[in-house]
Amino acid sequence: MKFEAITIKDIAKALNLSVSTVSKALRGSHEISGETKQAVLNYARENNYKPNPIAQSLKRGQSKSIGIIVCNIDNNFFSQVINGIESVARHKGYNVIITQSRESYEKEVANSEHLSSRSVDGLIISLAAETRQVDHLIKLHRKGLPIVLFDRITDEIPTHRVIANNYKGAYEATRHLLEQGCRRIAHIASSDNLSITRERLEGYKQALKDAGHKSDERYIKFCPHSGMIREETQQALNELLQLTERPDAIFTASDRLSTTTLSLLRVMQISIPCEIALVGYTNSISADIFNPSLTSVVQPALEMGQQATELLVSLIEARRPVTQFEKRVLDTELQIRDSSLKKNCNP
Amino acid sequence: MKFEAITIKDIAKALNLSVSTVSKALRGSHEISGETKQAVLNYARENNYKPNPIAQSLKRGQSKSIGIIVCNIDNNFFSQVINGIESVARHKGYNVIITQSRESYEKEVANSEHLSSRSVDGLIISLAAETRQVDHLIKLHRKGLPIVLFDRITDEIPTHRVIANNYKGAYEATRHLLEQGCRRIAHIASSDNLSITRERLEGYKQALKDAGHKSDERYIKFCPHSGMIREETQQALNELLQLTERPDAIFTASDRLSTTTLSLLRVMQISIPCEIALVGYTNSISADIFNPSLTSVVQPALEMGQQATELLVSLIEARRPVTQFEKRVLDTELQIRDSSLKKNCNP
DNA sequence: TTGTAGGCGTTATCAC
DNA sequence: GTGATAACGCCTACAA
Repeated sequence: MKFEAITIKDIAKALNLSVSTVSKALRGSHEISGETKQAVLNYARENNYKPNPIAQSLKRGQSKSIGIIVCNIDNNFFSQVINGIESVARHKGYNVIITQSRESYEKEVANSEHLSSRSVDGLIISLAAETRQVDHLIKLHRKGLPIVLFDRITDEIPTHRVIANNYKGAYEATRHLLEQGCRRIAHIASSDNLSITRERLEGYKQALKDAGHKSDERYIKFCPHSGMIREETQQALNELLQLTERPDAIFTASDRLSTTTLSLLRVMQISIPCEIALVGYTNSISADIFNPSLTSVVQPALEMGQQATELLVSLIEARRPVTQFEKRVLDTELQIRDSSLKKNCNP
Repeated sequence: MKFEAITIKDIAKALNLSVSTVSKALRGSHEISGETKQAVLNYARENNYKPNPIAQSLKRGQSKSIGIIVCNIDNNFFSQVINGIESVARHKGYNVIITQSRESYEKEVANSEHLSSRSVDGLIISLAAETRQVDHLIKLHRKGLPIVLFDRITDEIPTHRVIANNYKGAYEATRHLLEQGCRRIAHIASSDNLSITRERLEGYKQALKDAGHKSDERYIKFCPHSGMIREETQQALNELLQLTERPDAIFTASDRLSTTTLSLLRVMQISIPCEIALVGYTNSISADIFNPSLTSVVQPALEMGQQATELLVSLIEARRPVTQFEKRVLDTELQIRDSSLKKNCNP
């Protein structure tokens, strides 16, 4: 099956003109007479002429498309980011190609290589949980592929970055738990090599410190696959519950981690918030109907996507090499719900 | 900024060969001597040569990419379908371009036109809630663009279709509610022009009929935007609750509709399942932690995506026009949870 | 004002 | 066994 479309050549033949005349007329050049222009334009409209984007790409050396690599679109945070990316990209005339690393380093490498090699003008990426070094991206970046990092970033690539204020988000979440009277606040985090993990961990520790507590490593657990593997979270939870001094609160540091932890606690029949209070990072649109409704650190996902795309397009369309790079840090919002409110619990 | 890559021409120059020789060597042609082949291959590997996919596309008249149009990726059903599409597409050497109609007819038309015009070899689409006629797709299809429909389909386009067994899914959901002792079962459905709406409605009605009840139009409400607009669902719910004989159960027919209804009922402090039992269509991975956990009709989203893609690729790569079209109907699964179990309620 | 020619990177055909 | 040439569709100096 072949999809047949009308070309400039067809128009030229039909109107007894040369292709270049038609091409110019189509682009509204002043060198072409009004008559000819009209004739061409009319014919083009009637026959629904659309320039072949592939030919244009080849000619111009760019594809008018941008690539995205996220760990998983089956996750409200990332799908909302993608919404933001898409809206700006489309508005600026770019197509969007979405790929998923599913937290695998190997897939991330494969995807980035596939997306580059000229088929994409730029890349927006949030690193996979497994990724510990970014040579694959550095290589592409050195060759001239514009890249913007968001969410899970690295400072090894000199380029624009867009993140939420992870430190502050975690700080506020932890402080909120402290204010609720929790004293043994555990933290279940993503893979320890991710920037978000480090930043959120720091916010958590600082909040404890500022309240006169010191953090205890036994209360901090890492999940190398960010909650994608339920058993990992299960084990982290088991270890926490076996401590002689059981935690009275848990702060989970990513979307999937939060929902999985909630699910596991319920299966174990642990009452939330009375036995253990819970605050999670999540952009789930259903956090209000969870049981209990989940106190959440919500990231401005849509805006993150929009800003990342604006920055990327500015890189792509820059006339001269860009040397000044921005790191945009957007505020999160703490939405307080039942999972952390101790007021209804008997002491 | 320009992304510089090595081309066949560069290799030819470096090795003092002609481009055609290099091209053949790269593709392992038998006409080329072992020596030359080795030299070319080595040089290519060392300099990380990658054929320019855009040039190949132009040459071959196809882009090795397929387009997707769904209403919204911020929805577990569709993101799971996309997962399925992606995995098969990638395996078969195709890229995937995802777009969202956000239930808007206009956006659907724009996206389909943009995706066609040669930049995409085929299209996988689930119709927008607003879409009442599919001339835009018929036009593209007539021109030779392979299309596969899934989920929200139409029979106006002679092509492959992949759906869940909507009739049966709705029938089972309704029968389950009847078995729980519910007698006034309301149905909140999507836009009335969608195939899924009609099919699920029929399953619902038939289940009532088979149980000796007749369906009552007052208990059936449509939401033209499939739950994307909360107020629409709110109004449907208000109307149901104002009936002299209030429903004792609700069956919601789509993902967003289900979560929104659950959320609204909770805000209104209506106890589920005792005052009103609830069964929803949803592929949310969090249905088990909803409050109450939600009895759900779950669709085999991943498989739907995979099968749709296999069918699409078969159309794209068909040597001769295809005239026999399949309609694949996959079974759903009813996952029973608290939102519909009356056994714990006092009569 | 319009047309010619060359090139973007690749590949297929045909000649040497 | 290797190379020259043309073509995919579009664009743009440059020529007429």
